[in-house]
Amino acid sequence: MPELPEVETVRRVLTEELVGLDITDIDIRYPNLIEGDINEFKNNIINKKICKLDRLGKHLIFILNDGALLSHLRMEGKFFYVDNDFPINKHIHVIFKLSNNKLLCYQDVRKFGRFNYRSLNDLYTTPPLNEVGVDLTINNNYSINDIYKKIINKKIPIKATLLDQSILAGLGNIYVDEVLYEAHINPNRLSNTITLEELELIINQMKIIFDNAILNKGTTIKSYTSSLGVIGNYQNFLKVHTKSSCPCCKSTLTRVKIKGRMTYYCEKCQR
DNA sequence: AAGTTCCCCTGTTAGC
DNA sequence: TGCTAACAGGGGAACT
Repeated sequence: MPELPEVETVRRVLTEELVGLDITDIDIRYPNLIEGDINEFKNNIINKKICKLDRLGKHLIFILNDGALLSHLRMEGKFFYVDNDFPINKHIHVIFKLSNNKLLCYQDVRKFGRFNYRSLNDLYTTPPLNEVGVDLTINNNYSINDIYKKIINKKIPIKATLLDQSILAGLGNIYVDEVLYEAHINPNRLSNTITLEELELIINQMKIIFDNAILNKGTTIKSYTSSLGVIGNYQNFLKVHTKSSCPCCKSTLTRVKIKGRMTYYCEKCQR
């Protein structure tokens, strides 16, 4: 499931492949992936140039010469940059035709992904991007006190708060377990019991883990064999998620559901 | 108002 | 062996 490091990896690969190309046509085979009116979406995108790829949290942002195409990969969204005779399988739901006669195919087995068009003026002041909290890999000017204010009144587990993208952006179910493990904090701890020092610990670990995961091109679990070649390596560095014993004290890891998500943690090492 | 549950989806796996 | 049911999960809507 793409989290911040995986989306950043995709952004870097697509930057190499797509910048400078025009989108000449779009074939939308599963319209539910498009937010808003399909024809408006097409009209806004077709015949635009891809100038740049940005990212905020898990949102991928195609900056066009006029407007922006937003893509959220959710669980299984993937982009394939391929020749125009590429075999279109049943999981490819959107096909962008490009000015160099190649294709950008969007494949999404579970169809959870979403596309959006925003004008450049509205990009960061309207949904979905205006809802996104601090992205630690982009913004160095955040106020830790402002973040703390958002969590200190919450009576939900700290893991659930960290998955809330409107506070800190980018964590998904894999990396949140890793961050809390490194910070020695039990994921069940209610957010209003977290101290400012512990929040600093969490933020520092988020930065370290995001940076390392991006260096390793993200995590590839569940045999994602993408022909795009974006196969990450960070799964080899995971310490608790999908693991059975604590790498530090060797005791058996606890597995519980928090916010409906499978959670791995060490009762001894995480307090 | 904050917190919880449901729903969208389909490939994989567990269970009978 | 073959079928069905449960499971996985990001995020938003609906509900409590």
